[in-house]
Order: sequence, then structure tokens, then C-alpha cells
Amino acid sequence: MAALNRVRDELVMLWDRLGPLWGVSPSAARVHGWLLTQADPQEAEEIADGLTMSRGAVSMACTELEEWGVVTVERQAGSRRQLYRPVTDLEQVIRSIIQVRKQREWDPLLTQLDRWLEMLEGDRGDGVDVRSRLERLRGVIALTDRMAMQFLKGGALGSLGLKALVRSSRAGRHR
Amino acid sequence: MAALNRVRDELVMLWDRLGPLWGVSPSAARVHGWLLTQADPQEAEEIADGLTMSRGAVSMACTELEEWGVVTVERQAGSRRQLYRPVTDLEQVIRSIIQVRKQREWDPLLTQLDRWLEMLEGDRGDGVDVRSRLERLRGVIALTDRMAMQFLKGGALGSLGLKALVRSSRAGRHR
DNA sequence: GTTTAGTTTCAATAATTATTGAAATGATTA
DNA sequence: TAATCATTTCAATAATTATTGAAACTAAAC
Repeated sequence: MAALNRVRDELVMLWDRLGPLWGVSPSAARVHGWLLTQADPQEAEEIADGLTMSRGAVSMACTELEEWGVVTVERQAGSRRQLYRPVTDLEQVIRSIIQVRKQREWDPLLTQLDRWLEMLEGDRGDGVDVRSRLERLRGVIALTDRMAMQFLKGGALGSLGLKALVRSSRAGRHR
Repeated sequence: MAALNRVRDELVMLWDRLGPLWGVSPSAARVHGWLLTQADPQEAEEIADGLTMSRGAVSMACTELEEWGVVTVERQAGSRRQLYRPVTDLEQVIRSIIQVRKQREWDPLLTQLDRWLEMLEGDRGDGVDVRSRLERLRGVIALTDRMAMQFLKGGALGSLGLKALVRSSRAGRHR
């Protein structure tokens, strides 16, 4: 059990650091990491204890994790406590994160680019260079967008043979 | 010209907001956005003026942008001023960002996962579930890693027909 | 309806992160 | 070499973001 505890601590610390790079707040990321190292779904009180953070912070973190779609809430019959269960299908976790980020980042960017190109329409000065630059940017974003859509439809990982890869990487782990 | 100025302001504001989501600091992102709307490479003084930020802040932002590989430094013959030029090949920009992020995020994650799995080796308690969970995570990361590698080798965008797509999306822009 | 066991909210505060600007450093020219 | 022009650094400060905890709220059980 000592090993598991150490892994838990380190995982939580790493998640705390990496979370913001994915757009997830550090505390939400910590909660997610901690849940990943629990055999069963956990209630808010336990999470607060395990991570020594306040009850309120746990509530906010869990709400955020629900929005990301990487944690689901359950309630045991005959109790009013909520249990938080991390999504353990990790392909699904990645898909959720991509979906949310696409919505937050790419979609508005694409909308803006169209507006800007309209504004620069017919510009004869320096705007010409800028316009063609933005047009190319728009092309790349549009492409990324299509790739993401395809991935979200379940194409990419599946068609690339996720299961086989997981198996082979597991087998080959000991160098 | 008025149009270009408005586009510039809005682009800078959007970059400022989106930058952190890509792991780029807001001020560095602003500088990059601003440079994108300039016909020619610019010197630090001008950037500081254009964005009303201090000379020192510009220096730090540009260093960061160089690290990301999305800005290059030039010096005109017969002058000691440095000119900052944004990489305008946007496929290259995306590639640079993916490369740096892979290095910062995925690579250490993969290393850690291997260490943790070793630590949990032979665990008979709750660790078993956690271990299989981490193994699956490792599989997904490894796969993502391979996809990234392939992309970085120049495969993905090219093979998916970037140029054709850019052309077609440009043509279809006015619905 | 009241009590109880829980969740959520949000203003106050703590912690972190970004920014400034003055001093140190480096490079070019004369 | 000294003088000049430009860049970089970094301690101090400003701005932002995360966290707390007490109060408001909600729903089930009595």
C-alpha cells in the first residue's frame, strides 16, 4: 500500500502542474488525479481530506471536472451523498477535453478570422500582406477543425488500432 | 488603414486570451499577434510602443517566442538593432508548438508512468485496479506520442492535403 | 413543516504570476 | 580603449487567479 500512496502523491503533484497546460485549473486537476488512484468513486468530504483542501474548493473543482466531462456524479440509494467517479475510459477523457477546447478556442477563432477578413476586404495598403497571412491561418485552423471533428466522431484512435497499440505497449514496457 | 488597426487590436486581444490556453504567456502571445499584423519585422522599441508595454517585458516576451520557435531574430547590416520576424508559415507554427508541448508535457508524463508502474509491480491490493488504469493511460499517451511524431516528421498536414484544403477553404469563404 | 445532512455560492484573502524599470551586461564603432 | 547604443536581467510591485470558510441554499427524512 505504501507504493500506491507514493504513486498517488506524485500523480497528484504532476496533475497539478500539467492541468493548467490543458486548460484545467490546478485544483481540479489534483482532484482528478486523486480520483484516478482510488479504486472506488469518492465523496466530497473524503476528497477534501485526502487532498487537504476546503470543502468549498472541492465542490468547485468537481463542478469544473463535470463540465470537462471527465468526472461523473452518482448517488447511492438511501444516501444524500454525492459520489464522484472519474471517467476511466481514457480515450473518452481525451475526446472530452478536445471537444471542450475546440469549442472554447478554435470555434471563436474561426468566427473572428472570418470577420477580420471581411473588414480587410479590398484593402490596398499593408493590409494585403496581413490579409493573405490571415487567410492561410484560416486554412490551417479549418483543417485542424476537420481533423478534430473526425477524431470526435470516434474515427482516429479507433481506426489507428488503439487496442492493439495498448496491448503492444503494455507487453513491451520492460524495455 | 483604419480597418487594419481595428483588426490588429482585436487580434492582439484574442491572442492575449488564447495564449495561456496554449501554454504561451499572455504578453508573449500579444507580441506574436501584433507582429502577425505588421508587414515587416519590427524592432523591440516599436513593439513596446505599439503595445504600450515596457522595453524589458518585450525582451522577455521575444525570448519566449524564440523558445517556442514562432519568432526569429534578424539584424540589419550596419545596425545593432534586432528585428523580430514572426514565422508566417503557419503549419510550421503549429508544428513548433506541438513539439515544445510534447517535450514539456508528454515526455515527462511517459517517464513518470513507467516509474509508477514499476513501483506498483506485484501489488495485490487496490493497487491492481489503479495499475491497470495507469497501463491504459500509458497506452493512450504512447499512441498520441506516435501520432505527434508522425506529424512532426511532416506527415499529417501534408498527406491530408493541406494546400488543397487551404485553397478550397479560401475559395468557399464567401459562402 | 422542521430538522438534518448535504451542496453551492461568493466576498475576503492568500498565493501566484506578470510586469515594470533601473542597473548590469554586451556589442559595435571610432 | 572609451563611448555609445542596444539588450538582458532581476528585485520590487502590480495584477491576476486560486482558495478559503462562513452563509445561503436544497433535498430527503422524520
